[in-house]
Amino acid sequence: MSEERRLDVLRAIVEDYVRTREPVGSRILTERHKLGVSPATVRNDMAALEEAGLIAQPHTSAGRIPTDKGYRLFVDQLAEVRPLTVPQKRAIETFLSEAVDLDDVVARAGRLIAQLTGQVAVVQYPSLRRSGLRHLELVPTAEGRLLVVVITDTGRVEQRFLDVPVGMDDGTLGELRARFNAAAAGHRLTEIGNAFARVTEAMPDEHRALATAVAEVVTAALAEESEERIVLTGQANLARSSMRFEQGLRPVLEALEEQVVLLGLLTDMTDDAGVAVSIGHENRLAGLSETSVVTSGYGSSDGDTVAILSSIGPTRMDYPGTIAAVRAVARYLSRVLPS
Amino acid sequence: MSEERRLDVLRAIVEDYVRTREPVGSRILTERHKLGVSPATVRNDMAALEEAGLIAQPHTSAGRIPTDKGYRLFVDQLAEVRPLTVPQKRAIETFLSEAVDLDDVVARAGRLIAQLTGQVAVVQYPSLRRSGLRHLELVPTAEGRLLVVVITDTGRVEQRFLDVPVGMDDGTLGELRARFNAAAAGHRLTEIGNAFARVTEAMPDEHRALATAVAEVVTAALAEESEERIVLTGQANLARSSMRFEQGLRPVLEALEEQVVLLGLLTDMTDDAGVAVSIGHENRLAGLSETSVVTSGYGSSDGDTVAILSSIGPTRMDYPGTIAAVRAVARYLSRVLPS
DNA sequence: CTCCAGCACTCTCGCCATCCGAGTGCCAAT
DNA sequence: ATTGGCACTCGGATGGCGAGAGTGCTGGAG
Repeated sequence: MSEERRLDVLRAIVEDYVRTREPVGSRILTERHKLGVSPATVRNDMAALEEAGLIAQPHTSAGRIPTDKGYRLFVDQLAEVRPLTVPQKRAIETFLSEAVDLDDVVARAGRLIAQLTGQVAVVQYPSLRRSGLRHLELVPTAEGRLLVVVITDTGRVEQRFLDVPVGMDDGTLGELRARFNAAAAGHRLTEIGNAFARVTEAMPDEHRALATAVAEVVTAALAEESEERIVLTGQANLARSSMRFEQGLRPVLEALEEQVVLLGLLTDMTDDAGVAVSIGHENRLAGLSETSVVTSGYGSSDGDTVAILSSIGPTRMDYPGTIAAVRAVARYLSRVLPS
Repeated sequence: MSEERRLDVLRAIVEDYVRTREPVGSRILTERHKLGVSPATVRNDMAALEEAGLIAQPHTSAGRIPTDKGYRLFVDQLAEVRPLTVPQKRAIETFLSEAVDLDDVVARAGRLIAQLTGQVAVVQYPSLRRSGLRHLELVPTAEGRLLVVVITDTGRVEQRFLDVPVGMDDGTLGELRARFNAAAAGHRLTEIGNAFARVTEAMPDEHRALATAVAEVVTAALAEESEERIVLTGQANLARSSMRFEQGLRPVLEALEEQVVLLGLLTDMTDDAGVAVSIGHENRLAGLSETSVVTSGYGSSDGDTVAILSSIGPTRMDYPGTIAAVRAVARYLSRVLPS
C-alpha cells in the first residue's frame, strides 16, 4: 500500500470533485485518471484515507468527497501552481492601469478577482496606519460643526465630523490648518502625534482647546481599525448553480455583511509571505464554515503590505486557479498603486 | 356586485398573501376578514378581479395571488399609511445622529432601512452636481501623476488621478491650488466652469496647459453621473425564507451589482414629491421583475433632493410598512445631513 | 506483501400510481 | 345581488418499487 499512490488518489478525488461537484467513486477514478491500478485497490486506499480523516462519504453507497482536512493537505502539498496565461496577465495589467482614481482601482481589482475566480471578492482599502500623510484639511460645515479631511499618500481620503465651539472665525481655522499641515507633512500617520503636540502647545491660549480637539480627532480616527473599509464584489456569483451550500446562502451572506469581523478574519490569516488559504471550519466565522478564503496582502512597490484582498468561495473550489488569480491581481495592484 | 366591496376583497387578498405567503382562497378570506358575505359571493368578486387582471391563480384549484397590477392598485388607493411608532422614530433619530462622518451616516441609514423593512437597502451618496464646492486639493503622488481631490459642502470627497508632464515643481502646484480655490470657493459645482476658465487664462503660458488639464479633469469628473456611489445593505435578508423568488436569487443579485444601471433606475423613478414605488415588471431591470422598489429622495433641510435612498424586496412586501420606513429615514437623514 | 477480481449488500434516487383536500365555477333558489 | 350546493380539477403528499452506483470483504495470483 504505497503512501505515494494514496496521495495521488487524494489529489484525483479533489480534482474530480471540484470539477463535477459529485461524490467520486472508485470506478470513475480509475477511468478518468491513469492510476495504473484497479478499482479494488483504489478502494483500499480510500478506506485508509477515510481512516485518516481526509475524505468522507455523504452516505453509504455514495462516492467520497474530501474533508476540510483533505483540502488542507491538497493545498499544502498536492496542488501544483498553475500560473495565469499571458493574455490573462496582460488583461489584468491594462484593466487595472485604466483606473481613474483610488476608488476605481479598488473596484476594478474586486471585479477582476470576482471574474477570474467566479467567486466573491473582498478588497480592503489601503490601510491608513501604514500610509503617509499628504494633507490635512479643515472645513467648517454647519454651525458648530467642523469637517476634518485627511489625505494619505496612497490617495485615500478619510473624513470626520467634529463639534466645535460656535463662533470659530475662518482666519483661525486657516492658521490652524497651515500649522498642522506644516507639522505633519511627509510623516507616517503613526508618528504625527508628537508633531501635533508641538503645534497645539504653540497655539495661543484661546485656540488651544480647539487645536487639541482636532489633533485628538485625527489621531483617534487613524487609530480606529474599525473604520477600515472593504468592498465586496461578485456576490451574484454566490447564486450560481455551482455554489450549492448545504446550509443555504443565508449564513454566508450574513458573514459577508459583518464587515468588521470579516476584516478581522482576513487580517489575522494574512501573513506577509504571499497567499494564505483558510479552509472550511478553519474559519473563525461560523457562517463561513462551508467556504474557503484565499487572501493576499498587497501594497506599494517596495513590498510593504498596506491592505488585503481575497476571494471567498465554497470549500470545493479550484484552489490552484484561485490562488494564482489572487496572487496575480495582488502583484499588479501593488505595481499600479500610487507610490 | 358592489364596486366597493370588490376593492375590499382585493385589499384583503393582498394583506393575507403578504402575511402568509400563500395563495388565498375564498373560504379563508371570509373567515379572517369580516366582509359580511359568503365565500360564494367572494368568488364572484374574485372572478371579476381576475378578469380585470388584478389577481391571478398560480394553477387551477389554488387560491388567488395579486398581480403586479393588483399591487399597484393597492398601493395607489387601498393602502393605509401606517406611521412608525414613537420609539421607532426616536431610535432612528438617535442612531443617525451618532454618526461620526458622512460614510457613517450613509452606512447607518442603510442599516436602518435594512432592519426596519427586512429587505435590501440602497443608499446613494449625496450627489456632487447639486452640492457646492468647499475645497480643491492638488497632491502630487508618483512621478508624473497628480491626485485631484474635491471636497463638497455636503462632506463628500471625490478623487481623480491625472497624468501631468514630469518636472512639476511644488511652487507652481501651490499657486495653482490657491488660484483655483479662490475662484471656486462657494460656487455650485455646476457653475465653476466659467470661474476656472478665467483662472487658466490668467496663468502664465508655460503652466496654462497644466491648468487647463486640471480644470478639465475636475469638471469632467463632476459631470460623470456614473461616478455617483451607492451602498447596499442587508443583502443577507435576501436569503431569508420569507424571500423565495421564482427565478432564484441570481437575477436579483446580478441586478443589484449593476450599480450604474440600478442607480439610473432609482433616479428615474424618484420624483420630488415623497416616496415612489415601482412594482415588479414596472422595473426596467429584468432582474428585478419579481421585486418592488420603494424610493425616496433625501437632502438638506431646505428640501432640495441631493440623493436617493430605497428599499428593495419581493413584490409581496409590506408596502405600508416599507413606505413608512423609507419616508421616516429619508426625513431624519435630511435633518442630520450637514447644512 | 501487494494487488485484484468477484460477489453480496446497502443506500439513494427517480418513477409511478394513488389519494386527499383545497378551491373553483356554475346553477338554482332566495 | 347573494348564497348554498355540487361536481370537477389539480397540485402535492405518500408509499412502493426497481435500477444503479458504490462499498467492503474474501480468496487467490503474482
